[in-house]
Amino acid sequence: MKARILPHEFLEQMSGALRVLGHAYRLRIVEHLDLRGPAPGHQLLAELGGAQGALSQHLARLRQAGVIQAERRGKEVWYSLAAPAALTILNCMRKRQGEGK
Amino acid sequence: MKARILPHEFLEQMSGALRVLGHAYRLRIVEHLDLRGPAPGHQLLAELGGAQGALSQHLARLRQAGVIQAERRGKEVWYSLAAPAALTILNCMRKRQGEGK
DNA sequence: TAAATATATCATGATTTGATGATATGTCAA
DNA sequence: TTGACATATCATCAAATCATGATATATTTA
Repeated sequence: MKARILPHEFLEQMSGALRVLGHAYRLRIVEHLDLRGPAPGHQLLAELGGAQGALSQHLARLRQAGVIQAERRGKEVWYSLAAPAALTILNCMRKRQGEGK
Repeated sequence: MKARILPHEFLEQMSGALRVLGHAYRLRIVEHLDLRGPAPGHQLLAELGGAQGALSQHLARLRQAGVIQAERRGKEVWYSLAAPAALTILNCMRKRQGEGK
């Protein structure tokens, strides 16, 4: 595959997505959804800790960036991964971590 | 490969690196160094445009994050990619772009 | 040494981000 | 309808980021 220069608009989108992932707590959310599958907000809160309002805002940013999906079920809202690209990045990190880099 | 929960300190490092890549101009720098190989600052400036001071500061951030290397040769400073992880992310984006996602 | 080129740094202000605590909204069950 | 639970939003403030223009440093050449 020959790499061509990425279009400006696309680069803007992607840099936005990377910036959203550039936060330890949000990365932790993505990791959790990947390892344990979809989960409601209160479960994420119980496992990851922190303030409820903060979690909600982080989830909102991930949703706006298209990294996760949200679906209300009764009084819960279930979150799940929506962007394969985010997973690719996460797995890239896992590999580096495994190599001790 | 079984994915284990990433250590906190590592997650902090990685989120920092992602945040550094989360800027269109800096992504453009990384892309340029990948496509055309190492280059001195003034060449990057000529091709990418913008203010010289801004370029210098973006290069500094990329260097601090370990994404690029710098080496002085005479009055020039040559920059080159230093982080395979950054390339993996870039290639991941190229693939998505190619798929029109 | 002086000028020219290449790069780095600094000061400033505007904008964004992040954390916190409080409050509002939505949903279900008693 | 009231209360409990789950989630979202708001207000505020501190800190980080970003763009800009000016200035400083380093290196080579005249």
